[in-house]
Amino acid sequence: MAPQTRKTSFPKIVIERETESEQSSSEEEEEDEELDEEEDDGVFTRNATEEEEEEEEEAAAAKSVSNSKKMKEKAPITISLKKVCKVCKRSGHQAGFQGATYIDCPMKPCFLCKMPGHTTMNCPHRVATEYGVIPAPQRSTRSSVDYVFGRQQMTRIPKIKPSFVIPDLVSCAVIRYHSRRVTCLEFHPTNNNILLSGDKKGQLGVWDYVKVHEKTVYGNVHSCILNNLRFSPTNDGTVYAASSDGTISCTDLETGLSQQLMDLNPNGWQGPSSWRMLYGMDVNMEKNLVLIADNFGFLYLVDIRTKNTGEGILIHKKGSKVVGLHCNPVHPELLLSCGNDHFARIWDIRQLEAGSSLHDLVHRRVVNSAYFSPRSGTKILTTSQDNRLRVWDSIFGNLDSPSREIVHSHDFNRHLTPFRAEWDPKDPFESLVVIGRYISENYNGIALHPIDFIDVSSGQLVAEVMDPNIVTISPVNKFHPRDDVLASGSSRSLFIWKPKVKEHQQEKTNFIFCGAAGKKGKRKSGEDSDDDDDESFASKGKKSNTKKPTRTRHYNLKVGS
DNA sequence: ACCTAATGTTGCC
DNA sequence: TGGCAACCCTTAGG
Repeated sequence: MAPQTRKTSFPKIVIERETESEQSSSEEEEEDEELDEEEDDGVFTRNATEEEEEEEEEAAAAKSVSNSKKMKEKAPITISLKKVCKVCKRSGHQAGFQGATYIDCPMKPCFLCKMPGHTTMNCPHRVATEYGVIPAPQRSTRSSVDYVFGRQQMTRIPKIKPSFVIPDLVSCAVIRYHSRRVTCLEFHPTNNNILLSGDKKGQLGVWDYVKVHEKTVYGNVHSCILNNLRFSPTNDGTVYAASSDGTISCTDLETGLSQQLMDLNPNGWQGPSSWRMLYGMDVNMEKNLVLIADNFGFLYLVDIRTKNTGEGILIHKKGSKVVGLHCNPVHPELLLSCGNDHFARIWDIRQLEAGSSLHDLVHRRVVNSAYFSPRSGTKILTTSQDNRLRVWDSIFGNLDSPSREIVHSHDFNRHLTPFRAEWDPKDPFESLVVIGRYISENYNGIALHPIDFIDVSSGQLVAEVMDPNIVTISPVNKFHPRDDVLASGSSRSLFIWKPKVKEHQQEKTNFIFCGAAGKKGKRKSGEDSDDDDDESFASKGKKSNTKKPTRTRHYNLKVGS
């Protein structure tokens, strides 16, 4: 497949000048600059040093100011855009896609590991996610039961790979009923085929992904972004949702009837400095509490039965957003919080007050999520905007520094829901984690953003899931609590990935994926034309059967190659 | 195939 | 603390 450049030509542009306008927009200024440069375009063949180029640009910019005054009355003009790197705005190189391969700007630090001196193209962390990671010692913090279980498994399988982690075939169901990007996902605690989803608009989706067309969207629960979903520990027919509208809702999944458990903005909009938004949320079954945190650094404990809300407790930097809360699954008194003050913190909820955290886990950037491990509750996994996953192997051990840091591409982007690495609750070793990948990979000529399965005890990329039809980034992912199923939220769509029944044994080094999950065809513009947007499991996908033969692609695992 | 709107948050000064 | 610029791999729709 011949590589193609996205921009094949740099067009001549005609600018109609506003004769009266005093102000010059930034675009115009840039164009002025380009205009000046055009003059020496023909002789711009020497190898200018960096500084020379900078001087030249400054001079051009200075000239452009006077020119824009002089030429205010002139109209229209024709200019040509010279090839300039869109990242650093310098000439001589270009960043961007060439075909399905993204070329980094060489003037910037590596987009993956953030270190200077190389680009993602030759970043060692891109070659192998385990680069620089010292694997956990085998003794680790496993209980004796897990150890025995592990030994049994070890005789058969050399590595920690639950059966579906490297599926021979994966089928996918896709649905799109959200009108804005998906922000959170939650599997039903008892009903195996129900997936809940929240979106940026505040809508709550309920989807039975086996009966693909059974779906409901509750649009009147919240008025803006739904940040977290959690089932009631006592009634699995009701779900709590935390929203940036400042309320916690308690919704009956059957009826869609919703009650308010809390409202932090009872007096309505009084300006942005007082409007409170709710982010991190978790439920503590033992104490019958909903724990909720806001965008000013405060935590609230809400009694589920009495709806009694205590005083807010400052648990993160004043005025900072607390994006994640997690109650320890084994030790009910332990709470983990994280926020955009670059900290994750461990608390004892019996003695909560500002500054009384048991431990502060420092990060270099915002912490998108922090979770205790799902079975033993002794490990901690965090996702930080510095493109690193961090693992602490034991909350009872030394917490001064993480046990491992795994470089992984999950940058912040204003258009994307922040990435959160999620544990596999079924993994007895508590080492399998799923997280979507930001940077793309060229898969047979298509730029795709896979969903990564990472063994956090070694840092190894165990598997990557992608579909040639799904070209969007999948920042939201959740393992099913019991089944070999993964749910993903990608833009406004939801995906269910599950292994197909094996027809024949495949080679272990190949990850084979059966595509045809998404639709590439044109969609109707109406966002609510729902049934048309559904697609059943790939094996039933009509599109792929009628128009083209079912696409089956073989992808080599990108591990250690 | 190209263009553009929608969209906030982070980090730095 | 407030203000402000930057933000590189977005996505959908026209």
